[in-house]
Amino acid sequence: MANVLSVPSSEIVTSFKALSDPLRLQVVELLREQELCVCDLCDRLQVAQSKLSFHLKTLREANLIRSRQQGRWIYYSLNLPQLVAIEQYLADFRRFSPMLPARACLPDAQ
Amino acid sequence: MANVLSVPSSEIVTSFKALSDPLRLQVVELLREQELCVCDLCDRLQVAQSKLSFHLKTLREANLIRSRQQGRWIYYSLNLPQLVAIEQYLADFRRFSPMLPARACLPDAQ
DNA sequence: TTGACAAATCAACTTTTTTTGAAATGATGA
DNA sequence: TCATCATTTCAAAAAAAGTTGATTTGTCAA
Repeated sequence: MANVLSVPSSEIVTSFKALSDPLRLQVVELLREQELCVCDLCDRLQVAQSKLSFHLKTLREANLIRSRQQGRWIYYSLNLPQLVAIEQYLADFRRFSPMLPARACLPDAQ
Repeated sequence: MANVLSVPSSEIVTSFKALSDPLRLQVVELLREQELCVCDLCDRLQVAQSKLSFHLKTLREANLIRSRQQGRWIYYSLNLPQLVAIEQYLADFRRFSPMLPARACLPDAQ
């Protein structure tokens, strides 16, 4: 056997990784309501600013959030298209998974 | 401000974490086609068996795959309902994100 | 200019996750 | 029972991710 595999898109993996932390998921849930600046997020999440900055960077690099500067503040917002992309990735499993009967794994079968 | 937040369900976080590794995502994609035993997965992914075992455990604990024993072999298959659960979690973002105008973050506003 | 403020960056450190090879477990068939 | 095979478990090492407090960058208003 040992046939070549499609390696999953690293963009998908990166997004899953970004979403796999409770604090980052809280950020995403807060941004779902509205665009917020870092000071707001710090305040609501009760977390040190450099720590938040680290996690915001992770989310931004995964393309899940966007930032824009206005004066001294930097506002973050959800990047919905990327969330939709992951949703679609998962939806394809539901839609196109045949669920065949078990593969026979006997030494002589094959 | 600093109001109390809903902490994201740890089941969701655990699932995202389980999906955030390229090898584990490859496993999931292979199982999408059909139930497979560990030796098959080892062969197709060209990966050491104890390493695969570690990742299978991660996926199983996240409830994303299931195992059943048949003779000497252990067959793994997708647990589609959990994938659907994550898909739904993401779908809610698309459906219920109001995308209000920016929060004004001036010292005097509020 | 200067001082104050928002946010990012950095380096040192801690914690968590992953990898590796060896040993243990458990089912099977001789 | 015994040897074999499939798989898991384990402990040690390596790698990656997260935390912390201090420093830097950049904007604004006085």
